[in-house]
Amino acid sequence: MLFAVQERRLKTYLVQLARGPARGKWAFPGGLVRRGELLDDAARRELRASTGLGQCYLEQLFSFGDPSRDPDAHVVSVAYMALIADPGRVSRPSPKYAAGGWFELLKLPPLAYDHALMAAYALRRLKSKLEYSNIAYTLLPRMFTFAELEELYARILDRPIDRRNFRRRILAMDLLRPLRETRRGPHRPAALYTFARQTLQMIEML
Amino acid sequence: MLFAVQERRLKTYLVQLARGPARGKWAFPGGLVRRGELLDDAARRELRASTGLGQCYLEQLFSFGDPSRDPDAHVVSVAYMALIADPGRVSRPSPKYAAGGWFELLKLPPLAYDHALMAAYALRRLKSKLEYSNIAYTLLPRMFTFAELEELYARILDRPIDRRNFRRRILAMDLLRPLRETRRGPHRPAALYTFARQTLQMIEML
DNA sequence: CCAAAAGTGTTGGCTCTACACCCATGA
DNA sequence: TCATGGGTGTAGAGCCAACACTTTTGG
Repeated sequence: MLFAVQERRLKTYLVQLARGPARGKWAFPGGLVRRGELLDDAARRELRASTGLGQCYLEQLFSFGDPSRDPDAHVVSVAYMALIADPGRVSRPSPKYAAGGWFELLKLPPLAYDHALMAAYALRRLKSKLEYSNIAYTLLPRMFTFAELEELYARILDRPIDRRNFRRRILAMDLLRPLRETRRGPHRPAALYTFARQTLQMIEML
Repeated sequence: MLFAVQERRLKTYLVQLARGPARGKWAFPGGLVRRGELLDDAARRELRASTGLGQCYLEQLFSFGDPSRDPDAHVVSVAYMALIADPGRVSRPSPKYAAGGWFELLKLPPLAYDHALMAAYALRRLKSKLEYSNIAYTLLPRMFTFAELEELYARILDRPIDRRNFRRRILAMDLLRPLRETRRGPHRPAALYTFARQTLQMIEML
Protein backbone atom coordinates (compact mmCIF):
# COMPACT_ATOMS: atom_id res chain seq x y z
CA MET A 1 0.00 0.00 0.00
CA LEU A 2 1.68 3.09 -1.27
CA PHE A 3 0.81 6.55 -0.01
CA ALA A 4 1.85 10.03 -0.99
CA VAL A 5 0.57 13.56 -0.81
CA GLN A 6 -0.41 15.01 -4.14
CA GLU A 7 -2.30 18.20 -4.83
CA ARG A 8 -2.51 18.70 -1.07
CA ARG A 9 -4.43 15.46 -0.60
CA LEU A 10 -3.36 12.14 0.84
CA LYS A 11 -3.51 9.66 -1.98
CA THR A 12 -2.83 6.00 -2.47
CA TYR A 13 -1.74 4.06 -5.50
CA LEU A 14 -4.19 1.45 -6.73
CA VAL A 15 -3.99 -1.05 -9.54
CA GLN A 16 -6.78 -2.55 -11.53
CA LEU A 17 -6.73 -6.31 -11.48
CA ALA A 18 -6.39 -7.90 -14.90
CA ARG A 19 -7.08 -11.49 -13.91
CA GLY A 20 -8.86 -13.65 -11.45
CA PRO A 21 -12.33 -13.48 -9.97
CA ALA A 22 -11.91 -9.86 -8.93
CA ARG A 23 -10.87 -8.81 -12.43
CA GLY A 24 -11.59 -5.18 -13.16
CA LYS A 25 -11.70 -4.20 -9.52
CA TRP A 26 -9.19 -1.88 -7.92
CA ALA A 27 -6.83 -3.12 -5.27
CA PHE A 28 -3.51 -2.49 -3.62
CA PRO A 29 -0.64 -3.99 -5.55
CA GLY A 30 0.77 -7.16 -4.07
CA GLY A 31 2.05 -10.59 -4.76
CA LEU A 32 3.45 -13.77 -3.37
CA VAL A 33 6.49 -14.17 -1.21
CA ARG A 34 9.15 -16.31 -2.79
CA ARG A 35 10.66 -19.28 -1.09
CA GLY A 36 13.38 -18.17 1.28
CA GLU A 37 12.61 -14.50 0.79
CA LEU A 38 12.26 -12.15 3.74
CA LEU A 39 8.88 -10.50 4.06
CA ASP A 40 10.42 -7.06 3.80
CA ASP A 41 12.30 -8.07 0.69
CA ALA A 42 9.17 -9.44 -0.90
CA ALA A 43 7.32 -6.21 -0.15
CA ARG A 44 10.09 -4.16 -1.73
CA ARG A 45 10.26 -6.39 -4.75
CA GLU A 46 6.52 -6.22 -5.33
CA LEU A 47 6.54 -2.48 -4.85
CA ARG A 48 9.27 -2.07 -7.39
CA ALA A 49 7.54 -4.39 -9.83
CA SER A 50 4.27 -2.52 -9.55
CA THR A 51 5.51 1.03 -9.48
CA GLY A 52 9.18 1.17 -10.39
CA LEU A 53 10.03 2.54 -6.97
CA GLY A 54 13.36 1.69 -5.41
CA GLN A 55 14.19 2.81 -1.89
CA CYS A 56 11.44 4.26 0.20
CA TYR A 57 9.97 4.04 3.65
CA LEU A 58 8.35 0.67 4.21
CA GLU A 59 6.64 -0.68 7.27
CA GLN A 60 4.79 -3.86 8.01
CA LEU A 61 1.23 -3.13 9.03
CA PHE A 62 -0.76 -6.21 9.78
CA SER A 63 -1.53 -9.67 8.47
CA PHE A 64 -4.91 -10.48 7.08
CA GLY A 65 -5.88 -14.11 6.83
CA ASP A 66 -8.38 -13.28 4.22
CA PRO A 67 -10.22 -15.49 1.79
CA SER A 68 -8.49 -13.43 -0.81
CA ARG A 69 -7.25 -13.50 -4.42
CA ASP A 70 -9.14 -16.66 -5.23
CA PRO A 71 -12.25 -17.57 -3.34
CA ASP A 72 -10.90 -21.05 -2.80
CA ALA A 73 -7.20 -20.48 -2.42
CA HIS A 74 -6.47 -19.55 1.17
CA VAL A 75 -4.13 -16.59 1.06
CA VAL A 76 -2.61 -14.81 4.02
CA SER A 77 -1.76 -11.23 3.16
CA VAL A 78 0.95 -9.46 5.08
CA ALA A 79 0.16 -5.83 4.43
CA TYR A 80 2.92 -3.26 4.12
CA MET A 81 2.67 0.48 4.02
CA ALA A 82 5.08 2.48 1.84
CA LEU A 83 5.35 6.26 1.95
CA ILE A 84 6.92 8.50 -0.64
CA ALA A 85 7.27 12.21 -1.10
CA ASP A 86 6.82 12.42 -4.83
CA PRO A 87 4.01 10.47 -6.47
CA GLY A 88 5.48 11.46 -9.82
CA ARG A 89 8.22 8.89 -9.25
CA VAL A 90 5.73 6.11 -9.90
CA SER A 91 6.13 5.19 -13.51
CA ARG A 92 4.34 2.58 -15.48
CA PRO A 93 1.47 0.59 -14.21
CA SER A 94 3.05 -2.86 -14.05
CA PRO A 95 2.16 -5.09 -17.02
CA LYS A 96 0.70 -7.46 -14.45
CA TYR A 97 -2.21 -5.07 -13.94
CA ALA A 98 -4.79 -3.54 -16.25
CA ALA A 99 -4.15 -0.03 -14.95
CA GLY A 100 -2.73 1.93 -12.08
CA GLY A 101 -3.35 5.32 -10.59
CA TRP A 102 -3.50 7.60 -7.59
CA PHE A 103 -6.74 7.94 -5.66
CA GLU A 104 -7.71 10.22 -2.85
CA LEU A 105 -7.88 8.18 0.28
CA LEU A 106 -11.25 9.63 1.10
CA LYS A 107 -12.70 8.85 -2.30
CA LEU A 108 -11.57 5.33 -3.03
CA PRO A 109 -13.41 3.22 -5.56
CA PRO A 110 -14.79 -0.06 -4.27
CA LEU A 111 -11.81 -2.22 -3.51
CA ALA A 112 -11.27 -5.92 -4.10
CA TYR A 113 -11.04 -8.42 -1.27
CA ASP A 114 -10.71 -6.87 2.17
CA HIS A 115 -8.54 -4.06 0.93
CA ALA A 116 -10.83 -1.36 2.25
CA LEU A 117 -10.15 -2.72 5.72
CA MET A 118 -6.43 -2.57 5.05
CA ALA A 119 -6.72 1.03 3.91
CA ALA A 120 -8.50 1.98 7.12
CA TYR A 121 -5.84 0.24 9.12
CA ALA A 122 -3.04 2.02 7.30
CA LEU A 123 -4.62 5.41 7.76
CA ARG A 124 -5.00 4.81 11.46
CA ARG A 125 -1.38 3.81 11.77
CA LEU A 126 -0.20 6.77 9.76
CA LYS A 127 -2.21 9.20 11.86
CA SER A 128 -0.87 7.88 15.08
CA LYS A 129 2.72 7.85 13.85
CA LEU A 130 2.39 11.46 12.78
CA GLU A 131 1.66 12.30 16.38
CA TYR A 132 4.56 10.52 17.98
CA SER A 133 7.29 10.22 15.40
CA ASN A 134 9.08 12.13 12.69
CA ILE A 135 7.45 9.97 10.02
CA ALA A 136 6.45 13.09 8.10
CA TYR A 137 9.94 13.10 6.62
CA THR A 138 8.88 10.28 4.34
CA LEU A 139 6.08 12.32 2.80
CA LEU A 140 7.89 15.58 2.20
CA PRO A 141 10.68 16.58 -0.16
CA ARG A 142 14.02 17.12 1.48
CA MET A 143 13.39 20.86 1.80
CA PHE A 144 10.03 22.19 2.79
CA THR A 145 8.42 25.14 4.47
CA PHE A 146 6.67 25.15 7.77
CA ALA A 147 3.42 25.79 5.99
CA GLU A 148 3.88 22.62 3.96
CA LEU A 149 4.60 20.56 7.04
CA GLU A 150 1.63 22.05 8.79
CA GLU A 151 -0.68 21.34 5.91
CA LEU A 152 0.50 17.74 5.76
CA TYR A 153 -0.52 17.31 9.37
CA ALA A 154 -3.80 19.09 8.97
CA ARG A 155 -4.73 17.05 5.91
CA ILE A 156 -3.84 13.66 7.25
CA LEU A 157 -5.10 14.19 10.77
CA ASP A 158 -8.12 15.86 9.24
CA ARG A 159 -8.35 18.65 11.72
CA PRO A 160 -7.33 22.30 11.80
CA ILE A 161 -4.00 23.11 13.36
CA ASP A 162 -3.00 26.31 15.11
CA ARG A 163 -0.01 27.62 13.27
CA ARG A 164 1.74 29.17 16.23
CA ASN A 165 1.29 26.26 18.58
CA PHE A 166 2.27 23.79 15.90
CA ARG A 167 5.45 25.62 15.09
CA ARG A 168 6.40 25.89 18.72
CA ARG A 169 5.75 22.22 19.40
CA ILE A 170 7.62 20.94 16.37
CA LEU A 171 10.60 23.17 17.02
CA ALA A 172 10.73 22.02 20.63
CA MET A 173 11.07 18.45 19.41
CA ASP A 174 14.25 19.37 17.66
CA LEU A 175 13.53 17.29 14.58
CA LEU A 176 14.12 19.98 11.99
CA ARG A 177 17.18 21.80 10.78
CA PRO A 178 16.62 25.28 9.37
CA LEU A 179 18.22 25.94 6.02
CA ARG A 180 19.57 29.17 4.65
CA GLU A 181 17.47 29.12 1.55
CA THR A 182 13.96 30.38 1.19
CA ARG A 183 11.08 29.61 -1.07
CA ARG A 184 9.96 32.65 -2.96
CA GLY A 185 6.61 33.60 -4.43
CA PRO A 186 4.28 36.54 -4.73
CA HIS A 187 4.52 37.05 -0.99
CA ARG A 188 6.99 36.98 1.84
CA PRO A 189 9.60 34.26 1.27
CA ALA A 190 9.25 31.19 3.45
CA ALA A 191 12.15 29.71 5.38
CA LEU A 192 13.05 26.19 4.31
CA TYR A 193 13.65 23.36 6.71
CA THR A 194 14.84 19.80 6.48
CA PHE A 195 14.46 16.86 8.83
CA ALA A 196 17.57 16.45 10.93
CA ARG A 197 17.35 12.69 10.59
CA GLN A 198 15.90 10.80 7.68
CA THR A 199 15.21 7.73 9.75
CA LEU A 200 12.21 6.99 11.88
CA GLN A 201 12.46 8.42 15.37
CA MET A 202 9.87 8.03 18.05
CA ILE A 203 9.09 11.04 20.19
CA GLU A 204 8.47 10.69 23.88
CA MET A 205 5.14 12.06 24.90
CA LEU A 206 4.27 10.79 28.32
CA MET B 1 2.80 -16.15 23.09
CA LEU B 2 0.99 -16.40 26.38
CA PHE B 3 1.61 -13.99 29.24
CA ALA B 4 0.41 -13.79 32.80
CA VAL B 5 1.48 -12.37 36.10
CA GLN B 6 2.50 -14.97 38.66
CA GLU B 7 4.23 -14.42 41.96
CA ARG B 8 4.27 -10.72 41.16
CA ARG B 9 6.35 -11.24 38.03
CA LEU B 10 5.42 -11.07 34.37
CA LYS B 11 5.82 -14.57 33.00
CA THR B 12 5.38 -16.31 29.71
CA TYR B 13 4.51 -19.86 28.87
CA LEU B 14 7.14 -21.76 26.93
CA VAL B 15 7.18 -25.24 25.52
CA GLN B 16 10.12 -27.47 24.89
CA LEU B 17 10.27 -28.70 21.32
CA ALA B 18 10.14 -32.45 20.96
CA ARG B 19 10.97 -32.71 17.28
CA GLY B 20 12.76 -31.00 14.49
CA PRO B 21 16.19 -29.40 14.30
CA ALA B 22 15.52 -27.21 17.34
CA ARG B 23 14.56 -30.21 19.45
CA GLY B 24 15.13 -29.65 23.15
CA LYS B 25 15.02 -25.87 22.85
CA TRP B 26 12.35 -23.74 24.42
CA ALA B 27 9.98 -21.79 22.25
CA PHE B 28 6.56 -20.19 22.15
CA PRO B 29 3.85 -22.66 21.27
CA GLY B 30 2.57 -22.41 17.73
CA GLY B 31 1.51 -24.30 14.70
CA LEU B 32 0.23 -24.14 11.19
CA VAL B 33 -2.85 -22.40 9.94
CA ARG B 34 -5.32 -24.75 8.34
CA ARG B 35 -6.74 -24.23 4.92
CA GLY B 36 -9.60 -21.78 5.03
CA GLU B 37 -9.02 -20.96 8.69
CA LEU B 38 -8.90 -17.38 9.93
CA LEU B 39 -5.63 -16.35 11.50
CA ASP B 40 -7.35 -15.51 14.76
CA ASP B 41 -9.05 -18.88 14.79
CA ALA B 42 -5.80 -20.67 14.18
CA ALA B 43 -4.16 -18.78 17.03
CA ARG B 44 -6.98 -19.72 19.38
CA ARG B 45 -6.91 -23.33 18.28
CA GLU B 46 -3.17 -23.62 18.82
CA LEU B 47 -3.42 -21.89 22.15
CA ARG B 48 -6.07 -24.31 23.29
CA ALA B 49 -4.12 -27.28 22.01
CA SER B 50 -0.97 -26.21 23.80
CA THR B 51 -2.41 -25.01 27.07
CA GLY B 52 -6.04 -26.05 27.36
CA LEU B 53 -7.10 -22.40 27.45
CA GLY B 54 -10.44 -21.40 26.00
CA GLN B 55 -11.46 -17.77 25.81
CA CYS B 56 -8.89 -15.15 26.59
CA TYR B 57 -7.53 -11.91 25.27
CA LEU B 58 -5.74 -12.43 21.98
CA GLU B 59 -4.08 -9.90 19.74
CA GLN B 60 -2.07 -10.16 16.58
CA LEU B 61 1.40 -8.77 17.05
CA PHE B 62 3.54 -8.99 13.99
CA SER B 63 4.52 -11.33 11.21
CA PHE B 64 7.99 -12.74 11.06
CA GLY B 65 9.17 -14.13 7.76
CA ASP B 66 11.74 -16.14 9.50
CA PRO B 67 13.77 -19.08 8.31
CA SER B 68 12.05 -20.90 11.10
CA ARG B 69 10.93 -24.37 12.22
CA ASP B 70 13.02 -26.12 9.62
CA PRO B 71 16.11 -24.50 8.21
CA ASP B 72 14.93 -25.27 4.71
CA ALA B 73 11.19 -24.92 4.97
CA HIS B 74 10.28 -21.27 4.58
CA VAL B 75 7.78 -20.50 7.31
CA VAL B 76 6.06 -17.20 7.92
CA SER B 77 5.05 -16.84 11.56
CA VAL B 78 2.18 -14.59 12.46
CA ALA B 79 2.79 -13.94 16.13
CA TYR B 80 -0.10 -13.53 18.53
CA MET B 81 -0.06 -12.34 22.10
CA ALA B 82 -2.48 -13.86 24.60
CA LEU B 83 -2.97 -12.51 28.11
CA ILE B 84 -4.58 -14.28 31.03
CA ALA B 85 -5.11 -13.47 34.66
CA ASP B 86 -4.52 -16.88 36.15
CA PRO B 87 -1.55 -18.93 34.99
CA GLY B 88 -2.94 -21.84 37.00
CA ARG B 89 -5.55 -22.33 34.28
CA VAL B 90 -2.90 -23.74 31.99
CA SER B 91 -3.12 -27.45 32.33
CA ARG B 92 -1.12 -30.08 30.58
CA PRO B 93 1.80 -29.36 28.38
CA SER B 94 0.40 -30.50 25.04
CA PRO B 95 1.53 -33.98 23.99
CA LYS B 96 3.03 -32.29 20.96
CA TYR B 97 5.79 -30.85 23.15
CA ALA B 98 8.35 -32.37 25.48
CA ALA B 99 7.48 -30.00 28.32
CA GLY B 100 5.83 -26.70 29.15
CA GLY B 101 6.24 -24.13 31.85
CA TRP B 102 6.15 -20.55 32.99
CA PHE B 103 9.28 -18.44 32.78
CA GLU B 104 10.00 -14.96 34.02
CA LEU B 105 10.17 -12.69 31.05
CA LEU B 106 13.42 -11.24 32.27
CA LYS B 107 15.03 -14.64 32.74
CA LEU B 108 14.14 -16.57 29.64
CA PRO B 109 16.18 -19.56 28.59
CA PRO B 110 17.71 -19.38 25.10
CA LEU B 111 14.81 -19.55 22.69
CA ALA B 112 14.51 -21.38 19.40
CA TYR B 113 14.31 -19.56 16.08
CA ASP B 114 13.79 -15.83 16.36
CA HIS B 115 11.51 -16.15 19.33
CA ALA B 116 13.59 -13.89 21.51
CA LEU B 117 12.85 -11.11 19.04
CA MET B 118 9.16 -11.90 19.26
CA ALA B 119 9.30 -11.74 23.04
CA ALA B 120 10.88 -8.32 22.92
CA TYR B 121 8.26 -7.16 20.50
CA ALA B 122 5.43 -8.43 22.68
CA LEU B 123 6.81 -6.77 25.77
CA ARG B 124 7.08 -3.48 23.98
CA ARG B 125 3.51 -3.70 22.77
CA LEU B 126 2.23 -4.67 26.19
CA LYS B 127 4.01 -1.78 27.85
CA SER B 128 2.64 0.73 25.47
CA LYS B 129 -0.89 -0.61 25.69
CA LEU B 130 -0.74 -0.38 29.46
CA GLU B 131 -0.22 3.32 29.05
CA TYR B 132 -3.07 4.06 26.72
CA SER B 133 -5.67 1.36 27.19
CA ASN B 134 -7.45 -0.65 29.83
CA ILE B 135 -5.60 -3.80 28.77
CA ALA B 136 -4.72 -4.48 32.40
CA TYR B 137 -8.13 -6.07 32.78
CA THR B 138 -6.82 -9.10 30.93
CA LEU B 139 -4.09 -9.70 33.48
CA LEU B 140 -6.07 -9.26 36.68
CA PRO B 141 -8.81 -11.31 38.30
CA ARG B 142 -12.25 -9.77 38.12
CA MET B 143 -11.85 -8.18 41.55
CA PHE B 144 -8.60 -6.60 42.60
CA THR B 145 -7.26 -3.93 44.88
CA PHE B 146 -5.66 -0.72 43.82
CA ALA B 147 -2.38 -1.98 45.19
CA GLU B 148 -2.56 -4.98 42.88
CA LEU B 149 -3.28 -2.84 39.87
CA GLU B 150 -0.48 -0.51 40.79
CA GLU B 151 1.98 -3.33 41.21
CA LEU B 152 1.03 -4.76 37.84
CA TYR B 153 1.92 -1.46 36.24
CA ALA B 154 5.11 -1.05 38.20
CA ARG B 155 6.29 -4.55 37.36
CA ILE B 156 5.55 -4.50 33.68
CA LEU B 157 6.64 -0.94 33.04
CA ASP B 158 9.61 -1.65 35.26
CA ARG B 159 9.56 1.65 37.04
CA PRO B 160 8.30 2.91 40.38
CA ILE B 161 4.86 4.47 40.47
CA ASP B 162 3.60 7.13 42.82
CA ARG B 163 0.60 5.68 44.54
CA ARG B 164 -1.33 8.90 44.90
CA ASN B 165 -0.81 10.14 41.38
CA PHE B 166 -1.52 6.72 39.95
CA ARG B 167 -4.77 6.38 41.81
CA ARG B 168 -5.89 9.83 40.78
CA ARG B 169 -5.04 9.27 37.16
CA ILE B 170 -6.70 5.87 36.91
CA LEU B 171 -9.84 7.05 38.65
CA ALA B 172 -10.06 10.04 36.33
CA MET B 173 -10.13 7.68 33.38
CA ASP B 174 -13.28 6.15 34.71
CA LEU B 175 -12.29 2.61 33.83
CA LEU B 176 -12.94 1.05 37.22
CA ARG B 177 -16.06 0.34 39.21
CA PRO B 178 -15.66 0.24 42.99
CA LEU B 179 -17.16 -2.80 44.70
CA ARG B 180 -18.65 -3.07 48.13
CA GLU B 181 -16.41 -5.87 49.23
CA THR B 182 -12.95 -5.55 50.67
CA ARG B 183 -9.96 -7.78 50.84
CA ARG B 184 -8.91 -8.46 54.40
CA GLY B 185 -5.55 -9.33 55.90
CA PRO B 186 -3.35 -8.47 58.88
CA HIS B 187 -3.76 -4.80 58.05
CA ARG B 188 -6.35 -2.30 56.96
CA PRO B 189 -8.78 -3.90 54.49
CA ALA B 190 -8.41 -2.85 50.87
CA ALA B 191 -11.31 -1.76 48.70
CA LEU B 192 -11.94 -4.00 45.72
CA TYR B 193 -12.46 -2.73 42.21
CA THR B 194 -13.42 -4.22 38.90
CA PHE B 195 -12.96 -2.99 35.36
CA ALA B 196 -16.13 -1.33 34.12
CA ARG B 197 -15.66 -2.91 30.71
CA GLN B 198 -13.99 -6.21 29.99
CA THR B 199 -13.20 -5.24 26.43
CA LEU B 200 -10.24 -3.32 25.14
CA GLN B 201 -10.70 0.43 25.28
CA MET B 202 -8.20 2.96 24.13
CA ILE B 203 -7.70 6.01 26.29
CA GLU B 204 -7.19 9.41 24.78
CA MET B 205 -3.98 10.96 25.89
CA LEU B 206 -3.15 13.84 23.64
C1' DC C 1 0.39 -1.66 71.03
C1' DC C 2 2.81 -3.03 67.08
C1' DA C 3 3.29 -4.29 62.26
C1' DA C 4 1.54 -3.98 57.85
C1' DA C 5 -0.55 -2.17 54.16
C1' DA C 6 -4.35 1.25 52.71
C1' DG C 7 -5.70 5.60 51.95
C1' DT C 8 -5.45 10.61 51.32
C1' DG C 9 -4.17 16.67 49.48
C1' DT C 10 -1.58 20.40 48.23
C1' DT C 11 1.57 23.17 45.79
C1' DG C 12 4.59 24.81 42.24
C1' DG C 13 6.01 24.32 37.72
C1' DC C 14 5.16 23.31 33.32
C1' DT C 15 2.54 22.70 29.27
C1' DC C 16 -1.16 23.43 26.40
C1' DT C 17 -4.56 26.17 24.25
C1' DA C 18 -6.72 30.04 22.56
C1' DC C 19 -6.24 33.95 20.18
C1' DA C 20 -4.88 38.48 16.16
C1' DC C 21 -1.77 41.29 14.13
C1' DC C 22 2.40 42.75 11.54
C1' DC C 23 5.91 41.49 7.88
C1' DA C 24 8.18 40.74 3.45
C1' DT C 25 7.77 40.12 -1.07
C1' DG C 26 6.09 40.22 -6.15
C1' DA C 27 2.98 42.07 -9.16
C1' DT D 1 -0.20 49.92 -2.92
C1' DC D 2 -2.28 45.74 -2.76
C1' DA D 3 -2.66 40.78 -2.41
C1' DT D 4 -0.67 36.81 -0.62
C1' DG D 5 0.98 33.92 2.45
C1' DG D 6 4.83 33.98 6.35
C1' DG D 7 5.95 34.80 10.81
C1' DT D 8 5.41 36.00 15.76
C1' DG D 9 3.89 36.47 21.76
C1' DT D 10 1.16 36.14 25.76
C1' DA D 11 -1.92 35.01 29.40
C1' DG D 12 -4.97 31.80 31.75
C1' DA D 13 -6.20 27.13 32.59
C1' DG D 14 -5.37 22.68 33.34
C1' DC D 15 -2.31 18.99 34.19
C1' DC D 16 1.44 16.60 36.25
C1' DA D 17 5.01 15.49 39.46
C1' DA D 18 6.80 15.65 43.84
C1' DC D 19 6.10 14.86 48.33
C1' DA D 20 4.71 12.21 54.00
C1' DC D 21 1.54 11.32 57.21
C1' DT D 22 -2.80 9.19 59.09
C1' DT D 23 -6.01 5.20 59.15
C1' DT D 24 -7.58 0.61 59.81
C1' DT D 25 -7.11 -3.82 60.72
C1' DG D 26 -5.10 -8.51 62.67
C1' DG D 27 -2.04 -10.55 65.64
